[in-house]
Amino acid sequence: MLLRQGYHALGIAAVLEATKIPKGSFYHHFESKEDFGLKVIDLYMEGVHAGLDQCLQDKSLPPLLRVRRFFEATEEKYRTEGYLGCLLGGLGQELSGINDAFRRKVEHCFSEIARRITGCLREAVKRGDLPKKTDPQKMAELLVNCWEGAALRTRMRRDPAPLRDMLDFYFRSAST
Amino acid sequence: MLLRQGYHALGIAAVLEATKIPKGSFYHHFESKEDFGLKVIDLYMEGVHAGLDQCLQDKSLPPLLRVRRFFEATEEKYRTEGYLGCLLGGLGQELSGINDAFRRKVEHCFSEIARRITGCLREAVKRGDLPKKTDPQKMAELLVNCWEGAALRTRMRRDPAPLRDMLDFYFRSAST
DNA sequence: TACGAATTAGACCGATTGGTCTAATCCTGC
DNA sequence: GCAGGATTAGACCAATCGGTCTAATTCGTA
Repeated sequence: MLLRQGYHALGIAAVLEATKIPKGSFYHHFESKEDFGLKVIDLYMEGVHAGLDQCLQDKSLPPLLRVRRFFEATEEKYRTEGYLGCLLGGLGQELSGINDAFRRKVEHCFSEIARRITGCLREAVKRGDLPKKTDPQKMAELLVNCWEGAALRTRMRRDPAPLRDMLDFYFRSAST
Repeated sequence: MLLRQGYHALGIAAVLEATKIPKGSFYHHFESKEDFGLKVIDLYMEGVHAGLDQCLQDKSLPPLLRVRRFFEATEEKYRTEGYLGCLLGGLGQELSGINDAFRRKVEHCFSEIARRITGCLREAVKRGDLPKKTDPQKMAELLVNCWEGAALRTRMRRDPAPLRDMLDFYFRSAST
């Protein structure tokens, strides 16, 4: 609901109605709507890290392909949600101008994802799958950022093409 | 104000206070808050198109460099605003899930920007600055999308580095 | 079984929101 | 200079929001 409607457009009442949870319970477990939103991000990130675990540690694949598989799996997840893009991008854009807790949290999530991808790219450089002069960290940040842009466009168009085109371009370019 | 606070967090009252315009005037000129927001996007796009006019038609520069100059000028504009990213990305993310008028409008703006850049890239292919096999439209869409992602990250970090790294990567990769 | 803590339940609240309304005022063309 | 539409002015409104409160109930443990 937070992904589809965004933070402000999603009322607590709608969450309670959808989950059949009374207001007393909600405010017993969550300090506030902000606390709720931040914890939804935590939950979202559990899924992201599970996906990273699964893909990036698959030693049967070369490291570069592992990274690609992660994003392809993410695209598949987007599909099941109706191509609404990424929750981090959505909440980050909406709230980072008025709420530093969200801004920091989202930035931290991005940098964590990039950090894990950096490791895989470093391995790819070592194997010679990426040019020796490649800066793994910069390339990982770049991938995450461009992915988010493609995800935004996907949200506008309800169409996965921007995600695919972006991955094609990135992996073709990175390895030369 | 829309860029910093987003659509929902920005109240009409705050706009009226900041501009010293009474509510009667506002609702005489705008049908609703939605109408207001859509017209702010129109105004924003006037600036974007002015920038495109200025950069993309500068025949003293090779076409690829003209495109790059446009984005560098855009980065400079972001700087004056405190690195809050792009209004299209902000409103697009926040509203596209609940308001089709905004979703279509923002998507239209993106595709218009990409369309104009496509022309410049086509010229670059013709001159041999880009490989013959390059698909100018795909490359233009890609550039716009990745730019938006970098702009989002810039908003999270209040730092222009993601924009610069993205441009560096794109123009280095595109021309090979 | 009994007792205290955790949780549920939802009526209720003040604040704020986008939007309306009517009267006053301004501006323009005759 | 006057007639009449355009615009200004801001008090006002219903609806909705996040959040509080207290009483009832459930749960875990001794």
